[in-house]
Amino acid sequence: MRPVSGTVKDMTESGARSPRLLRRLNAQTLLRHALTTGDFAAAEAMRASGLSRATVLGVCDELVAAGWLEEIADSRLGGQYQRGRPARRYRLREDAGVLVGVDAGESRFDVAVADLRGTVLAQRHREADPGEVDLDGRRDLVRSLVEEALADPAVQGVPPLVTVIGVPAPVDADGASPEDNSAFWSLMNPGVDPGIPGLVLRENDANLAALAEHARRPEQHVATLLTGERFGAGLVVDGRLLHGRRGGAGEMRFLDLLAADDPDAGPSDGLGALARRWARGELERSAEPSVLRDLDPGRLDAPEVFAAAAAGDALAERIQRRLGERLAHVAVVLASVLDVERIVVAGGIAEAIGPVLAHARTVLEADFYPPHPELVASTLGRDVIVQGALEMGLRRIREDPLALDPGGQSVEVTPSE
Amino acid sequence: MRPVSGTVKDMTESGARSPRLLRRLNAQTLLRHALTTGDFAAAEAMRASGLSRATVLGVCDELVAAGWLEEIADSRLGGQYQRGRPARRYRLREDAGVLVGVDAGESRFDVAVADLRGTVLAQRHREADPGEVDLDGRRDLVRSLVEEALADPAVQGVPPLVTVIGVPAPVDADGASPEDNSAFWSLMNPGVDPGIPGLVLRENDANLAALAEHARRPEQHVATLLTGERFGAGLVVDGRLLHGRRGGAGEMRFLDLLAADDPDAGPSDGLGALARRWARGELERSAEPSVLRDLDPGRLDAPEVFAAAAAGDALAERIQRRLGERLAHVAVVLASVLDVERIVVAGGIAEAIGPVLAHARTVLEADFYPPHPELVASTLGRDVIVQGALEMGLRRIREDPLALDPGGQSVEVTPSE
DNA sequence: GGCCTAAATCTAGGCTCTGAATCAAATGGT
DNA sequence: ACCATTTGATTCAGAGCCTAGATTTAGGCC
Repeated sequence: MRPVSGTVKDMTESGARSPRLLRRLNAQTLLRHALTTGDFAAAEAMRASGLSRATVLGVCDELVAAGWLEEIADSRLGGQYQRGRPARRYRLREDAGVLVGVDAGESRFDVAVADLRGTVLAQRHREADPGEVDLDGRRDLVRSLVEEALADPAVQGVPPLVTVIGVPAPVDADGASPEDNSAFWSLMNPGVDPGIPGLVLRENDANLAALAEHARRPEQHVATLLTGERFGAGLVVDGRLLHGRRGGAGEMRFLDLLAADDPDAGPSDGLGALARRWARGELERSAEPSVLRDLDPGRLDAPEVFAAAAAGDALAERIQRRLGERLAHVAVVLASVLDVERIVVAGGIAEAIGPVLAHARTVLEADFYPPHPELVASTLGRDVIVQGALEMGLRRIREDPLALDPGGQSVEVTPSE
Repeated sequence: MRPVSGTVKDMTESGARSPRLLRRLNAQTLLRHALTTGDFAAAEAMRASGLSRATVLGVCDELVAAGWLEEIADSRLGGQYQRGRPARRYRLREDAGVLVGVDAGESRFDVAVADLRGTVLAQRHREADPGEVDLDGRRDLVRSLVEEALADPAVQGVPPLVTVIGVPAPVDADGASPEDNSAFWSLMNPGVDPGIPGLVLRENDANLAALAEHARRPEQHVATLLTGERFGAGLVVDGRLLHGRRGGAGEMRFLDLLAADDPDAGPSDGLGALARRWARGELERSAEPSVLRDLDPGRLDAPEVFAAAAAGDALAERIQRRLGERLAHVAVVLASVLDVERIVVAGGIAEAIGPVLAHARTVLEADFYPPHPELVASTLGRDVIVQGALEMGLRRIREDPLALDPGGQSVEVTPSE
């Protein structure tokens, strides 16, 4: 099957018609069904699509020829009733393609390869000193890590259809990041294809985290705070990820307003950074006794503060409360501007954030009118960005699968005609 | 033509097929073209749709039979070239239907009737004492005002296809408003069809203002602050109006955070209300001389304050600066959470808001990092909500015109089959 | 009236879908 | 082993819709 150029969406919107428009719509419907369910019999597809048997089988034949589906000989599986002629069953081909999700953090690099259903097949991780790796170095690092993950035996050499790279910088609709003074963003987002085959997309890391959290409760409106050293939010409202003009939706510059009086806190500081800086600041400025004084100040970090607070240390408890207060304020802003019902704290710090969330809830209830957003910690751990990247790849594929060529099956388009 | 139930979108998304799906898609394309251009020749539609002449004419015949289009005898108009057989031209029927936009404010009621191109044909206005009109009273008032406007000779008895009612309350996807303690919202949004024929939709007034402003610069991301006595924002990000869980997106409850220390200001106070309350508060608490003292305190309002400031009154100038500061803070929050590039101040106060905007820009540049959002006053005046309501109606019609029955042509569906 | 041009109309042909009729493959009972 | 039953696949006629090309038509111009 020669791929038809352009997407169905393009065609219906521009109004340009192709003789195969209807066929294409039907193929898309059935392929989406396959992407969701994995395998199916014709009768099931007839019910789901409203098409006649003849049409379903015809379309499936084409999808088989195109490399998307395969017919499974072992029909009548799953212990359904056993009478009558066995149904023909079709299945998404395992070797049609894989998805790659990348978390290209400031110092942590994570890659996961998943099949078209979203099941993770292989993972790779690497750390790099941010000061030592330049723009090309980061690009090479991502490419080599992806290549390694794709070479994993579990991937079986299946080529990637879509690769999504999460970067700690705003990303606009074209995949580019705005200029910033420090050139940090352009360092984080090279903005050029790193030589990975297939479709390569870039997206802000907090946005990917938001997609991962949204996938767990697709009906909810949710803000996902990716925090640790930095603070960024991914916003899913009315079922869509918000980007804004320069991809900067979810930036926390407004924290300037709340933190203007705070010598230790900047607007882009995450809860982890704040815990450390507030603790150091208080220890320096007062002589108040605290178990934190026994620790190496260079290693003083959020987990130590939380542990000390749990042990009853007054100074640490105070810092924990300040963190909760700040989080509550962020929650109020997001909930009132966007009417999100759920706010998820994600990132490395999420595991330990429980007590801070608890205090933030108290602040919400004491100081602000309801309705209050639900404040929860992400359960996806450090994988949240990679998971979100895979989710974005899945969405992209489901949206318009026929725009992509399934693995190895891509046919050269003859220049003539 | 018997109307087909359901929308094309439904069908393509659910996968259910009708034998007329393709025809319907084409009809939709051509009808959208007609809604945008008004009248057109077949050749033009062929270019725009990519369809063959035979198809275009066939579809147009059906649209004529359905009551959407009419063929104009006077073809070859507009002074185009005169050679060859004259083209058949089609035009949107003036009597296919009208749009109704309603601003059902707390005390002001405005109605505009427009044709399908958005040209306003008739308007009506009425004031009502909010304390005297209950829920049924408001509903009746809206209905009678709409009926009056529809009875205007300029409307020529054309029936309304879509009526959009703007209310000062959050409105969720189903047209309902959440419960609130004061029952103010449910008073403002009766939530039941007021007996107006055709499709009746409800939407938050600030959201409608945002649609009106967005229509002027469709490519921009924009927040529209509807202010005066109250403060509400309509947010258009990534080309879409945001609603959130309960339709509460754009609520300004976060102003609690900024105004917590201010005895005179509440979070839902608009710039008009603030100007008055701050002025009264300052006049009471100090003996500072001011021309505002000469005015009747009961009538002291934003325009008087701005006029006094323009005349050099120090107290009034201070209040104007405080207003600008508050506005700047709101702008920072919206710009950083949503990355909107433009913030429009709309509502009755917009005409006089210039000096406040000027100071707000100064504050933005002095206290916050760029990029700064563009701060402008709406030029649509008090009509902004009605305009937005018409815009929403237009969007709805363009989105799926075939879901509506053009004026008077609606055919009863026989119960059989 | 005859010519020119551009559009409408007519005609043939090809896709694609549906639905009915027919065929095929499995099971279970005898 | 054989056959009835059940369920799905296959085939085929028919209809809807689109395109492309040939033909006709409408109006202006000479």
